[in-house]
Amino acid sequence: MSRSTGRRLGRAGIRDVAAAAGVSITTVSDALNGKGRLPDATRSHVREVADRLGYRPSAAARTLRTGKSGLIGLTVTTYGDEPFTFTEFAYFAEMARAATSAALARGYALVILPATSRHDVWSNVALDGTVVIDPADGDSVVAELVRHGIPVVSDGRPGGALPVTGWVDNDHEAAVLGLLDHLADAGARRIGLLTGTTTDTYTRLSTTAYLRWCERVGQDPVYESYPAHDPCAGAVAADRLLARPDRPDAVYGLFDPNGTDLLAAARRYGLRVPEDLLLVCCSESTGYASTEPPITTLSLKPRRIGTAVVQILIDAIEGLGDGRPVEQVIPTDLIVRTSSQRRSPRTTISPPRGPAGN
Amino acid sequence: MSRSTGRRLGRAGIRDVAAAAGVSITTVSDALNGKGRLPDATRSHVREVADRLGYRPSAAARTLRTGKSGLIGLTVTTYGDEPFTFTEFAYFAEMARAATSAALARGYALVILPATSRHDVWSNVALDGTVVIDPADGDSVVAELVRHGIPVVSDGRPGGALPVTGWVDNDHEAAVLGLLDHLADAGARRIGLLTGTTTDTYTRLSTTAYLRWCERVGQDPVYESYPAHDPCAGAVAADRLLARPDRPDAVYGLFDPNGTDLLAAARRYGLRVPEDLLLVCCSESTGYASTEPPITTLSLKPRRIGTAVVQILIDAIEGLGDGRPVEQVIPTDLIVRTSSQRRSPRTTISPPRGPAGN
DNA sequence: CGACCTTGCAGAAACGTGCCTTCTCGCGAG
DNA sequence: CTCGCGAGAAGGCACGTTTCTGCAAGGTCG
Repeated sequence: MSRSTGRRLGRAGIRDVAAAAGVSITTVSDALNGKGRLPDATRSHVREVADRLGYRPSAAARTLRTGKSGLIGLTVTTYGDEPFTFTEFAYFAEMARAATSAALARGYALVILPATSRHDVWSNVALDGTVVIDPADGDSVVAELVRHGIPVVSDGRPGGALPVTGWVDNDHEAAVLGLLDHLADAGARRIGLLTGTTTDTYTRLSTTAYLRWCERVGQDPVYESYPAHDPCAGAVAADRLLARPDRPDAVYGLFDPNGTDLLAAARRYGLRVPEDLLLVCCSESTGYASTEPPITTLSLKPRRIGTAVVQILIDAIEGLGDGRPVEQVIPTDLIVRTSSQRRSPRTTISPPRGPAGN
Repeated sequence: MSRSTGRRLGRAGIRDVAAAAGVSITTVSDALNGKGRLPDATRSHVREVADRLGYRPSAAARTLRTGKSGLIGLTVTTYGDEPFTFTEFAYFAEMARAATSAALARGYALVILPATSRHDVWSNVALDGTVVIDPADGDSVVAELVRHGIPVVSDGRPGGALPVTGWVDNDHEAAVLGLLDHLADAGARRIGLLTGTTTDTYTRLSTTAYLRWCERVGQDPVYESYPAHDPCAGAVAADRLLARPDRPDAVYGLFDPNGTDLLAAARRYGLRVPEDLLLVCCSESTGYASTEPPITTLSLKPRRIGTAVVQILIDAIEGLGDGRPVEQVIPTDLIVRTSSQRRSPRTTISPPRGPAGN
């Protein structure tokens, strides 16, 4: 039986289009891709025939031939294995959303991949590049990708001198120092920290900045650590922090849920916010605008980061930049709300809260 | 020059492994894929050589040959075009997360795709199947996918008699009826609805269920609609609803942010929750446990839905089910909190709230 | 002892593109 | 009349797998 005539099953291929249009395969390819030298008449004719047959080029064949798949990997490595933290922290959701939009705008799609280096999944998808969120020190997934020559851009400075294509990050140190100054200005005498046990650069840099600030102003550090991926542990750690004999009169929580955790803990101990306890946490959740009281948050601008990461990565894939690693710092944004407002001097003796509307 | 010896650039191919191991290409392929009849000695030898060379099979070539890519598309079509609502509603984040986990567990990866049928992206990726969240009536993206023979499983019943591979949904009608009964039991006399202007089945079914309930109990419907993808419009609609002359004494909001929107609107009008206004909204956000007061929510169990959708889709891809469409209904969960608690009969005249702890 | 089966492996044909090379044809200049 | 030239289009290889088919050697059985 003839190959070219009888499509036994499946979609139409470029051969069928060529046959139907009465031209060669080369002509079809050139016509559809805008290459070669063809009169407009031929071009439009081929396009029309292709449309009529419902022709869609095979992505697999094109990828095999060109070496470009148009796919970008997206992975979160730090916080545990199986269940991604996409939903846990609004940061990841925002960042992923921005990254997805930016990628699509340039014709790429994002593939969500596991933190663990499961060969059966990672090697089954042809990636042009990968975005890694919060890589750990000397991250093995990153190392393997780099070894195979796949461009990697990370959200957060990669530790362990990994030769990535680039990274985007906030100036966490400056952010924490500024935030602690803000709390001190608001009257805090002893500022506590709720931090994580993980080794990602965000946690590390923020914590050391806190310690340095303490040293500078001569305050003893007061902090509790917990595994950030475990929401229950966060509540427990918040409780521990407020139960200490050297209880702080202001707390900064590094992770998104810390705000509500600390607020709940404060209620349990009968502490009023902000009268007895000033509160700030790092979060992108708009919910903190409507808690009781509203909580001051530090925004890391995940949308800008997600966009920047993808732009850098695609530039590298398409060979637009020079070969050198791109490093980009995004400013943070402290959104001041009631929970960290300066105690008004007149309210030395704080009465029970008045009824309803403030 | 000889092809087989000089790897000019790029990674090692199966040919190189064959040459280095002193066997044929066939043997390498069989050894690595556990096929053919080979003694264990040969198998392990080939594996070792492959490891030594850092061999990774080309996903593109394998896809081209086998016709399976191991990729599943994930798309949200309803709520506008560009910026996905992944983050806006906790529902999507949860559902996507569950779907991702389920897919990875079975060796598939998820590709995030735009709602619009941008050819340059959709046709550039070889999909084994697609998950569509909340397809609109006669959704064009779904129609095109089905036309090309790609399995499609949707979250939400597809309208317009689209011949999809299957769908998973809640019994929205039962959920709404039960919830309205709950509000009526708590003393509501006139229940209002905050709904959307979109044509997805969730909005449509929920709204008609509300209208039917009103008819049954003989209440005039009181509702406001707004485009669900616009958060500001939601706040405005909430305000409109409470500003009406026939102001309801209980409201159900169909969308995630409605809870806080309604709460804020209630404050503006000096309405106490739940004394003057009972509140329920459909949300997966845990934040509603710690608002003031905590708000009763209807959970659609997105995790179970995401998992089910992926299982059905992969079963269809791998030819495990019979050919018939699979339809699966997931029960909902009404999480009752203070905002819809029965008014205690004794508190006819409600005093200003007491200080602090309840 | 020959027919037949089993084991262990190799050859080579696809899969559907993209692109490099070549071929043909018409036309104007020498 | 011939030669060069450029536009237009076709031929065919390569991308890296999977897998169908086949082939030789050795063992078994009537």
